[in-house]
Amino acid sequence: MEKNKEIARIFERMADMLEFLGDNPYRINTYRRASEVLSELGEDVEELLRRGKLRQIHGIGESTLEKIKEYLSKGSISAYEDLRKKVPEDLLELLDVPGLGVKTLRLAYDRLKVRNKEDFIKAVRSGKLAFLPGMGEKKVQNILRGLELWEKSKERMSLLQAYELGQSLLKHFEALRELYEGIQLAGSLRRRRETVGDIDLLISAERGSWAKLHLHFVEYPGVKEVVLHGETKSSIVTQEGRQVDLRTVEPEHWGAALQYFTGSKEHNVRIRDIAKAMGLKISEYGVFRADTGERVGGKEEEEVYNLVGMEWIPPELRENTGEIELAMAKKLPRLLELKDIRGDFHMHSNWSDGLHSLEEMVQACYELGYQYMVIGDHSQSSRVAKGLDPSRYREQFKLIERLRAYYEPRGFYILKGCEVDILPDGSLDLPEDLLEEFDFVVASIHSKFNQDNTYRVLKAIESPFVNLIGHPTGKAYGTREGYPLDMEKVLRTAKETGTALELNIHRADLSPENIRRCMEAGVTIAIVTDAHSVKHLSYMELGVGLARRGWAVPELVLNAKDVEGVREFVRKKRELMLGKV
DNA sequence: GCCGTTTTCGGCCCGACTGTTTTCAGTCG
Repeated sequence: MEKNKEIARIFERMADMLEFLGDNPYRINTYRRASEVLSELGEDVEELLRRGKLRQIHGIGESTLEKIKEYLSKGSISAYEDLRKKVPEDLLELLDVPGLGVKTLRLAYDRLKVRNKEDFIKAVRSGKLAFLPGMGEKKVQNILRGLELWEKSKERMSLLQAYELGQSLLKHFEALRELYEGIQLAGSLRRRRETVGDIDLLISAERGSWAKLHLHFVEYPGVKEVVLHGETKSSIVTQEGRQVDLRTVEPEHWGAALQYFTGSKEHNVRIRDIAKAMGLKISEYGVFRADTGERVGGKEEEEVYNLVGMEWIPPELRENTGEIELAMAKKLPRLLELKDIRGDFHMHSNWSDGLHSLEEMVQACYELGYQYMVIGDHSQSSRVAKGLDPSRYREQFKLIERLRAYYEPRGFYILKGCEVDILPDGSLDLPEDLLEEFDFVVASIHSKFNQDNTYRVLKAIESPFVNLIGHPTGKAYGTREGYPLDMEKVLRTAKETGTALELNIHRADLSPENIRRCMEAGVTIAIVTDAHSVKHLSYMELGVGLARRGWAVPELVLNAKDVEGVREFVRKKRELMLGKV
């Protein structure tokens, strides 16, 4: 799949270059679309070419096909190499700067003889740019600010950070509750992307209230800078350098606006395309008849989809990766929902590295309305995490027994568990006789992250007592890419042995792509908060979102089973691996 | 450059805000 990415990158660059040269915008758009198609393909481009399927993909025509062939046989594309001779590539990297586009770069190139990034930045700082036609002091200030933001925002926020910021904004607007009808976080946050660029906040209200709402927005306590302040749209940048956009819409336009601002762009372009073919036109204001301009709907999001012949599509699926076809056939799967979740399988107390006591964690889970929980403190070799040795676990068992006496009559079950280390040789950090006493065992790798760890994961899966592999790929948001892992083998062995793979919300490991592979392979996953405090337990909602992005269905999610189902899952594996119990 | 429930030619999603303009261009999502 590396080739897909390489070619996609080249087409993206070619689009930028053609734009700089002032080529036909639609031709440029074609390169952009080809780039998107390739990076979302999900199948090896070389393989598709061999089977003669490549040309059939929407957006790949004769000329694009030739370029792909050329790259696959020669390792380069002559049209691309030609463009590189005509265009200052280095300068075009600045297209990522917010507020700076190709026209401004071209202007500086022509009039100031700017040839690279440094030249351009100097020209802005020195004020030379301000004297060019169409430019002015304010525009220059805007670009300077954009440059600053660009330096900092090369990384996006994690979904977790975006979620927290989003919740804080919603809270900010509670003060004006009587002024609006609906409020919703849209964009990639609503789609539960693993990383979020900026936050889109949407409010439906009568026009008369808009000014007040926008004023309240720019007065958000965390605001560092107001980028835009209008009656329909405003943008702020927070102290942390995160951008938030507010759009106000009339209640009548709510559904169409929500659909539009949720994206993804690829999804929406496709939806509009289909609408057009049906003689309709979709904008953020509604669905219209193309001929008469008559508005036929758009108050509710569901209506928008129904009018173009589809069932409503869950936001997490809106990436144009097959969801549209299924929605047209009314065959979308029934995805996992938060209300399906009966328990949490992986959390820590202050017995190891958690913040809160076991009693507090138990009470918090009970209050969440769960039927069960698994406490899973670290094992002995995790020294920094104050890992427990066998005698400490047995001590903890006694406390759990006492707590059970109170909670079980109330229909809440505390399962004895642990997060046992998978040691470098693949063996487990606790003796088998102890492992057997747990109700549920999570096994995770916490060392040697930069080697292929397939053999360790496989060996752990083959233990009769391991029920869940914690953060299987070793990925951690922002800090680690994850170790090489033969996912095919892991999936097969997990399936054969009846072992679940973990979706760890903090690390976003498994990724949605891997979740989807689990679903296709029939491998059960378990969504865990890996909570180290009471607060973290509430992130389950995000985990459900990440799972839905991976098309997770309740049948293959362990949390959707009741406590008896979980016990059965554990029992079955022991029976299978040990012959009988 | 791509594509066809409007077409093999002629269109390609659409609207908001800002700044520099006096009717619009550039950028963004």
